[in-house]
Amino acid sequence: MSVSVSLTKSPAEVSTFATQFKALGDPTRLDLIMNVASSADSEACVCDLTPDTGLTQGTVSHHLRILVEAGLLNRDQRGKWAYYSLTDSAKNILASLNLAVLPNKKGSPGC
Amino acid sequence: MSVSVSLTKSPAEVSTFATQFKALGDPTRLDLIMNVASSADSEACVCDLTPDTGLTQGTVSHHLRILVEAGLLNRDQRGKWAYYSLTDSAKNILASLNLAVLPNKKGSPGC
DNA sequence: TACTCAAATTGATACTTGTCAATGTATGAT
DNA sequence: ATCATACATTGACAAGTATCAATTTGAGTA
Repeated sequence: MSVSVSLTKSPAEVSTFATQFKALGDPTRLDLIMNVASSADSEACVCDLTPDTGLTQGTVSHHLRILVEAGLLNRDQRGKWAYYSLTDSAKNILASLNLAVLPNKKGSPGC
Repeated sequence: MSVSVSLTKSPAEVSTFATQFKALGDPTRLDLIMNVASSADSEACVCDLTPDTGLTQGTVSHHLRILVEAGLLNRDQRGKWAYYSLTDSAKNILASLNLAVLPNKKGSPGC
């Protein structure tokens, strides 16, 4: 008897993953995500993120937009600054693949 | 006090993930991976995979090479056929993100 | 040996993408 | 109102990529 493997996502969900993988597939963008994840309160503005990349502000802004459009970052404008933070989707990916250990939610019952 | 988030991978490991994300970011390649995962015994040859894609054999071969180079597929030549199967790395990603439910190993103690 | 089949490779082409420099757009301060 | 700051957008260009048609390689077969 052959080993059974079941796929658990709809084509639409798989397509969403493809978009998110693509967004994370660029080293600069994965770096940006990791930087956001490791920032205090898990949020950062463009001016914080730009210097580390060695790229121009416009280019960083461009990458952040792609991450937002992929559903990996939230954008929150407060005054002159735009603060970027991880979406639940991004947290799920980072935590599942053990790329980052995120703070516990609520009771976090474990198992 | 600010929330603590620790990154758990070395730069080299993060770079490997970027490569794998990039490979999985192409819809055709994610489709190929899913097809391999859902094949009997989790392996498939080019001739099995090609028809579903609507692409030419050469193009499918090209995508499979990228997946192999990213460490997501194993290639096993047996006679005239080349059989592709998921690497542990690919299994880890698919299982962690719940894209596929893979067969239990050994005892699989659970928790 | 000659032939067939599966897969890989090559060369060409259209398309996509990462990047920068320059400009535009809000927001807050003077 | 004017100005400075933070960020977004635009246009241009080089580099990368997905694809196909055609060819080559390699393994089994007659």
